[in-house]
Amino acid sequence: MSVTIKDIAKEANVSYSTVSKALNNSPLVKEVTKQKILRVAKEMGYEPNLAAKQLVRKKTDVVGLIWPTIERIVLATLVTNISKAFESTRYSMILSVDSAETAIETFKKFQVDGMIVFAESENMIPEENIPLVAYGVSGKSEVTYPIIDANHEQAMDQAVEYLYNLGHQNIAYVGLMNTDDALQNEKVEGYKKAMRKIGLTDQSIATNGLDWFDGYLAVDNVLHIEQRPTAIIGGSYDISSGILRALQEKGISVPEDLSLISYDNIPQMETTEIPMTCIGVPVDELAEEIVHAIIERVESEEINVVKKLNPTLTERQSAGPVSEDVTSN
Amino acid sequence: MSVTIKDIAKEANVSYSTVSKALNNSPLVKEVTKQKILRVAKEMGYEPNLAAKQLVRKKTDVVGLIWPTIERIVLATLVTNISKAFESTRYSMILSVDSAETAIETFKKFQVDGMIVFAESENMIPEENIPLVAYGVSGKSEVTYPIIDANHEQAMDQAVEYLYNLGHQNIAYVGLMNTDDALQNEKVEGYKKAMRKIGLTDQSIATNGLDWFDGYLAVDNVLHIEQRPTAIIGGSYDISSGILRALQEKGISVPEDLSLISYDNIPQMETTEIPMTCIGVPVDELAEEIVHAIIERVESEEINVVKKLNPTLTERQSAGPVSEDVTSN
DNA sequence: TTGTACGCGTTATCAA
DNA sequence: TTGATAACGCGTACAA
Repeated sequence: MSVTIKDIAKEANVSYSTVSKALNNSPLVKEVTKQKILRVAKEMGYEPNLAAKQLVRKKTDVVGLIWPTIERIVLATLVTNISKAFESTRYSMILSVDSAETAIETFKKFQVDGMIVFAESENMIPEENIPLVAYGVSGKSEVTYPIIDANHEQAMDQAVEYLYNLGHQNIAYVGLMNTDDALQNEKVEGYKKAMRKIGLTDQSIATNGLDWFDGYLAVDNVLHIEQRPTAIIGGSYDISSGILRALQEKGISVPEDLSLISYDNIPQMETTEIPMTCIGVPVDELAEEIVHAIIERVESEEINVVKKLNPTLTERQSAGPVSEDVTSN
Repeated sequence: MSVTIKDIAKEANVSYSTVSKALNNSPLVKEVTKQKILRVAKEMGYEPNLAAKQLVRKKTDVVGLIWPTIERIVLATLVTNISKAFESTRYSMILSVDSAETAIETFKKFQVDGMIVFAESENMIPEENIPLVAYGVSGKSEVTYPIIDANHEQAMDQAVEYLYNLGHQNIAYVGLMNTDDALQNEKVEGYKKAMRKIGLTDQSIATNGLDWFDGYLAVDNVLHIEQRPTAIIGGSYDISSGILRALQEKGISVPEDLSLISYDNIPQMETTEIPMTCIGVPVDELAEEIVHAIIERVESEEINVVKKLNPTLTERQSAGPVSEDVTSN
């Protein structure tokens, strides 16, 4: 059987309520005794019993994360980062890969203090009175829970401007569009708006999906645009990877012949065939914000409805100044 | 505040200990009262308090799954399936995407009854006395916990034989080899052994990694083997996807010009460019076995050390009879 | 500053 | 067949 505060009390010659106070760093116990108790506790290998604590505290210090679609790598990275971000807090995170419905079932059993959901699982049960924070859906106007979102428009603006300052005039965007995926739509719209603002013409190319292969296939279309682009903005990590691959195969040098900026800002951008310059809110930052938001929400009933995060452009090797002789092609 | 058994007791005019019995389907309570209590409980929206239960039962009915490497799609699918498999049991699963070390930390806090680990995280702390089941490492001989593994050798045997019966004599294997990844090595060895048995010559091609791109690149090497293969066995889903892509680009028809069988048996094989014939233990089956094993382990201290699962060959469209005129190339 | 005693929601043991 | 009641490990008023 594992050691309890009573065992510690006996060992330290104090009552167990004193032990409890000491363990919780209460000011109601003399420093000397506190130290002594802490030492004894460590010696005996004491581990607090969560269940007992929870029973009296009515709080678990646990938040649940629903992650029903395991596929996309960017989300995987985000989840890992969120998990890591929780480590420096008093909270633990449990992860569910089930449907929102059964996930919530589980979370209720564990009596989580709050939960994080991704945009995709909007078929969540909002009637639940569990504090909630969502990532990636700023579309709806009438929401009752905080939403963390990246400022996609600003991201596109930065990317376009960055390329423009490098001398690029023909900038294509490759990504999924015209679906009911609000996030993807925001990206294209942001791109179009940014182009319009500077006075450049829209050169967006739609993909069929979000996989690398979709990016791979789109390159042919890009190269057949009348005013051949000297730069491409890829709509996601996977898509950009596919684009990069296709360019390599066609013998088009990046960034000499053609520049590429990828959406999403994750460490993996560093390790593609050619390290990719990218735009987006850095995942670690994103994770911090999400974790912060749910804790805030749990601890103080406040609802700061929508928070738009500012993206960062991370310079690497896939984007450079436009080359003079590229039009000869 | 949520409703407790005491609330139910009051409402149903019985003592709360009777309610407890009824809720646990004890035979010590008359059927009529049981039904009544169950009805009242449902009406009041009763949800049992796990913490309280756990406090007295010394058991959580929760098992933890350590999943430190989120990337590989096959594992993602397996995790999802394991999660699903738990739904039909009395157990819940919690998932950790942290390092084995911090994952175990968390699991201890939650006081899980057992845990599942994947081969990769062999830096786990075996000194813990938490029941453990591992997936995918049958290499080591002296283990103290159950191991679930696929019979890789038999899988390769089946694949080779299947192709051989289709008339193929030159069968290449494309996969990672000569690393310290025991699982990958077992696959190649299985292939070689199977080829030797039938009297065919080894045509294995090593990749640099396990990504689709590694498979993609390997195809060139395959096509330059002296006795040009009429069939390829891809070492994993990702690798095979890359192979398939490369073949398409080169205008090589599958399966008319060249047959392809992929290792791993997951539903996604159905939705590749050309539905892939594959070999391996079906994930759902694998998941069931793993879940069964850990529960067994938790409930009856027994340790049935290693369990090798038999693979299944699932026929789809990527493999067919050898064509006569292929040697003309 | 420390100790006593009660309660959190359940299960389990014993009496009734 | 049912009902009291004692744990389970901990936090916390309240008393000392």
